[in-house]
Amino acid sequence: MFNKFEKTMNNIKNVFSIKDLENLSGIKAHTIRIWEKRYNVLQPMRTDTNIRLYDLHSLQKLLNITLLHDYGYKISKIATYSEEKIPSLVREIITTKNANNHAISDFKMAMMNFDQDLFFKTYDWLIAKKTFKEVFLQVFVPLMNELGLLWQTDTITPAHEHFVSYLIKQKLLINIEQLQTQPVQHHDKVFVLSLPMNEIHELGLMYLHYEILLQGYKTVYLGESMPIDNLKVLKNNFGPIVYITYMTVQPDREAIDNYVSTMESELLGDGTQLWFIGRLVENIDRDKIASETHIFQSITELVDAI
DNA sequence: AAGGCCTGCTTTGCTGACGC
DNA sequence: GCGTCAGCAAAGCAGGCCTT
Repeated sequence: MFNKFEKTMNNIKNVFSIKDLENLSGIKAHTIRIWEKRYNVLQPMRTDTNIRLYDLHSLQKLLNITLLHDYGYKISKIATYSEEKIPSLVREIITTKNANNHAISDFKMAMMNFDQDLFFKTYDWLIAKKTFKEVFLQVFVPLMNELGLLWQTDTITPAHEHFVSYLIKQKLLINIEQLQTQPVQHHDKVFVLSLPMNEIHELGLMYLHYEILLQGYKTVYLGESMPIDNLKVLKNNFGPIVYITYMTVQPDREAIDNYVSTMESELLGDGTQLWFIGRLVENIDRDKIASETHIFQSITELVDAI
């Protein structure tokens, strides 16, 4: 229908295909057509070859309808509501039970429209009723997972993803900075956080930084793409170190065991521990790792181990 | 030729009302 | 309580058109 360039331009101009709406709302394209035919819920524009095109307002309406629909409202009933009734009903309905989903919808809208104000407004609304920890784990993590899928299906561009992840980083940094003004409570170990070479997915690592500071430990945050021999230097400065490495897309599946064993031979000793987390750790051969090496399946699992 | 989207028609699954 | 029935919603299928 569109080539990749046209698709990108369309999504930046906020013109969406029926497939985009399916990906963003979770409602099947087939069902969207049926709803249109039976109840006229959305009135898309058409190309000269009769393909449906939707604007941002249609997307917003569909996301609202999806929330009501999930909540048990029949589509036939929703269709009778006026244009203003739907959003006001959505506002009425949102309780703590589905606040998360509603916030995710709003963050998606903010992203598609590059709307910073909506992002901040939604964040403020969430943070008024939840802790930062809850917001991150219940809203930001699922949101970022969804964005990965939306990127894979060509529904959003890297620009959209970067826009949102930068704003999330900003919120993380504010919270981290607040904690860094507090005195260190525990001195039995120091946490060194970094990403492996060529790895740039930093949000998870930053969140761990926040959690570790929250527990009152000293941290050294090194961030993305850190060579192993650079990590070694830290051993001159600090006592027992826990090196945390977050692996999202690097190192490659074939190289990962080698990477882990190199870290073990370069860094272990003097009470040092190596903690690995991230999507790729499932590829690590657990039979080969040292007793000072620990692998975590989830953020919460690692936080419990601090 | 293949894949995506369009439409119209059919089938399946669910729910709620009714009568017993 | 429970079986039947009607109506609604979603999914499935077929055939055609358009683009790559």
